[in-house]
Amino acid sequence: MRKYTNELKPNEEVEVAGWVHEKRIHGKLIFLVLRDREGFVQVTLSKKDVDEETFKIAKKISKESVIKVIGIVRNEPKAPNGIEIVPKKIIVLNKAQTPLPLDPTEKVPANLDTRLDNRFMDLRRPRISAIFKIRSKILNIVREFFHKRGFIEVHTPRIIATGSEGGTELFALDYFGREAFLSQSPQLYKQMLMASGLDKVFEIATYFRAEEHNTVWHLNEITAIDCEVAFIDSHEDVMKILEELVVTVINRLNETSKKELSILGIDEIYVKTPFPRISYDKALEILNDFGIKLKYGEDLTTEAEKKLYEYFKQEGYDIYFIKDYPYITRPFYTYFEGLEDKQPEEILEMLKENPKIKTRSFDLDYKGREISSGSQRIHIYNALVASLKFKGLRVESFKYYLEAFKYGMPPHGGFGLGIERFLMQLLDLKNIREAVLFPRDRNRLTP
RNA sequence: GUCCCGGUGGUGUAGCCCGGCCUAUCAUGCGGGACUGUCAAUCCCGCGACCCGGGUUCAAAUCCCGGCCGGGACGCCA
Repeated sequence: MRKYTNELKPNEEVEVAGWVHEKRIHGKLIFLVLRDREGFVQVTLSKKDVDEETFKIAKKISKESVIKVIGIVRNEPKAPNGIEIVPKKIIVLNKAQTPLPLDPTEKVPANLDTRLDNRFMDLRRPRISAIFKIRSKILNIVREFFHKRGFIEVHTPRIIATGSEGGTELFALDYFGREAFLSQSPQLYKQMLMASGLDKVFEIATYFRAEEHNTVWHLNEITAIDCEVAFIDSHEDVMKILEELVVTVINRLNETSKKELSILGIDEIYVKTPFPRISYDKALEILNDFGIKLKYGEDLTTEAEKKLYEYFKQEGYDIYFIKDYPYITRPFYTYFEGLEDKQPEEILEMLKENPKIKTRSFDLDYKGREISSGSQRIHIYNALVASLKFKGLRVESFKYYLEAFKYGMPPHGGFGLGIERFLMQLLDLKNIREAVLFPRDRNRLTP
């Protein structure tokens, strides 16, 4: 049976397989460093204790070729991990061409673009694969978290007829002669499920955004963790779940991903709880003290978000909530105060009079960048219709969605958390593309 | 989408401002050779590059224009 390099014990005969990471030839002595998913092991060939054929294979083999080694593990203080393999047989499973498109040993750095063009090889670097091992672990922790709390995992459609918030940022496609779009959020569907009695749902899925942004912080294909809960009292209930989720992920990573974190130079991910919660109004005050003047009703700028992080950092916080945003900065489905028991015209009138009315909404910022946003949603049909109208959206396009609000929709709310953004802030990655195996951005469609 | 910066061997770079001595630097890599304890092995020999198109000039890697591609900032968002 094949073993990984971290499972080897002295004095046993083993079979290991992997890539030739390094080759050092000293005349009658050759060292091969074999790399597999879990680490490295040195294969030592002394001309006097291996047969000529094996020695010749080792001497000829090109770097990054795939080999299988059968041999005896022995203790050797002079070997990198204190052990080495003396091979009985080396089988070349597939040899690698030369030269290599980049250097997996990281002696010579490579630009991100070169790395992404040759992502399969970039991922051979332990530092890079560690990111994706952590990503996988996060998804596992998240699923466990939600299941433990009675959430049901769902999948909503990727192909949709209308956008959830407008039309501009959608990728259009041809659906048997009809226009359709790729989903940019599960928003409308997860809300409809609140009328289904499933009660608490979550979804981990990929979404598509056709924005032509070009930053280290945006992708055109993203993966998000979404949740929606019925029978909440306010957005505070949702914030509580989100906070618990984030804290659970961080704590469990610290426990279970020590090896990967240390490869990335992280001793322990730090999180101070409880997460502070400040209102939009309070954020504006703080920013004013920092000399950043924002108009009431304006969303926080990048500069403002950075300053706010400086403020919280002084208090020792990396993660914090900003809540109760004014209505005009938020999507149409966001709950605002005073919307109950009114006719659509009355509500529309109310919004027109005060478009900066407080909503039950929040963003979660991590090290100065937004990783999640959520809210209590409007569950009252009349208010939803008024809100759509106020935002200039066509009520008919939302017919199928609005139906769900007519026959018993409980109060509800939820959030969306961007996995790539979370991972990026968690691991201090400089570019969000580092957090995706094969990123899709404005110019990149391959590999 | 707007603005700023960039594109040199397989990879990462020096040279560009101030055009000529660039037959282009250094490292790594690759090919060959020497070497029995390396761990970025060492030593010797060799290989390999100026993004594309146009212009200026006696002369362009170097200056100008356009394109494509890349890096970053902003807007917007997860």
